[in-house]
Amino acid sequence: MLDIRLFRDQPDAVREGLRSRGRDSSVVDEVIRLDAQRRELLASLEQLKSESNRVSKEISALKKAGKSGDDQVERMRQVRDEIKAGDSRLASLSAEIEAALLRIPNLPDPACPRGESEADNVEVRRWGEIPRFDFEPKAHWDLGPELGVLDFDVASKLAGARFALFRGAGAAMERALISYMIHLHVAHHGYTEISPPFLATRQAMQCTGQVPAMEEDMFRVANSDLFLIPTAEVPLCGYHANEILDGGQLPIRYTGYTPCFRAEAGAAGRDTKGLIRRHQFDKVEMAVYCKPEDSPAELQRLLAAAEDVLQGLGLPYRVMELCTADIGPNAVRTYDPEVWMPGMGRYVEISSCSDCGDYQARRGQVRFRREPGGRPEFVHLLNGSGLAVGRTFAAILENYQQADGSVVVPEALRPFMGGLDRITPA
RNA sequence: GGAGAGGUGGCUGAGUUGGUCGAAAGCGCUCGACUCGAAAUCGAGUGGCGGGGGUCAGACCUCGCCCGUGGGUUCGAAUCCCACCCUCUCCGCCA
Repeated sequence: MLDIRLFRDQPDAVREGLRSRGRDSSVVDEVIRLDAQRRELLASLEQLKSESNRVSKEISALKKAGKSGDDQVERMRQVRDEIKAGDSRLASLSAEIEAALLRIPNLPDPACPRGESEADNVEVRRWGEIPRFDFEPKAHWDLGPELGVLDFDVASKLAGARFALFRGAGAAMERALISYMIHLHVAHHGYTEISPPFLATRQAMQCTGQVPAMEEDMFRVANSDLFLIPTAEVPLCGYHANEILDGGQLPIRYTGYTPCFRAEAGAAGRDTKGLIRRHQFDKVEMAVYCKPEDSPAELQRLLAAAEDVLQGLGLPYRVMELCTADIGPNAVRTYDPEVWMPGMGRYVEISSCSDCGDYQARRGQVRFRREPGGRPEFVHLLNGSGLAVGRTFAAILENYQQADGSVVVPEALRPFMGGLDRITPA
């Protein structure tokens, strides 16, 4: 969330930030109004509490001296009731402010391209040769079942719509992709591998922003208060919640594989075929904790790690920088690598790398000290997919398909698949 | 799931006949003295959050809150009561 001080000191900057996202900025006035009320109430309450503390000591002294102190006790009864009433008003005011702040998105970085919609995203670069076929390339949702490596029918029998089942060499390749990606991040990019819980508390979900704003898109475990994580960002960024780190530890870079669960509540009818949009998919995620001044460079580093996976697999892609209207609520700046899908005939988002500034760190209270004994500051948090495994799987099928219906296994993946170099129809 | 023990400041750890306890002591850390330098020793300092004042910004001053979390009792709670969470040990169950 945003620092409440921003609303006091630079309300116009907040309004401008919200407008650049195409959001209504009237909440700003609401927050300012509530905050002023809260502070006024707080001041009078603290005065009461101060009196209460003072009189309490008087009573203590009187009792010790063997005197009654009945007048003071009577006065304290009144003060206590006033304090109780004030405290509960304060609590509800604070809750109101908190609720508002939790739903207000981050302010885009000045460097983030200004835009009205997805159409205003900016292409940063392209990499790789788009493969040319002397036959009509198929989409992965045809190729996969024909090869016997994907089965959507069985998946829907087992779990309903929007699930996938990987089979044989398909299952092996999915597993190999996870290993390959993690290996790359750990061995070449300085990440520490984490294998976290796949369920998370409301608190943890709130830290990274999935709750409350996107709660209807989350799966909830019926007999507990836990959520199925929609991304490993939740555990990786929640890892250091409520901690004060030593500046010397930074940057901290984590990577981890988890399945991701999303209700896709607002996506009815979209991407219904194939592996593009499922209720459950695998993803290797990266998260970085760093000092505020380092986050722009760390974002480039994060993006480079994601691109390295695509390059290692020989998949052609382009990098888009999202405009103010399209970046996620947490982000100040975002790059989306998009992979070319020959069968689908378009680029498809396969990663999203964001600098979230101190927005999530404030929600989760993740801080650090530059010097021992120094003032705690909020870290900057970044996260990015490296990569979405299901979509990578789809991209391999589509890019590496052959005229005979087989699919060549990218060389980099073969060591992770027992040397298998080609998937042929069973 | 059952039984028991416990959750105090960066760490260890005192503190339950409720009252100058935000909290002893030790360690760690910072600064200073001693030293050529270091160790040892000695001295001083050393939590977080929020409000107000102050400042260009700090420093600083002041008030309040925080002893797992949330309630309750009381003039007053780290200390008493209730609920919940977490950790440890044993038993049960189980991949």
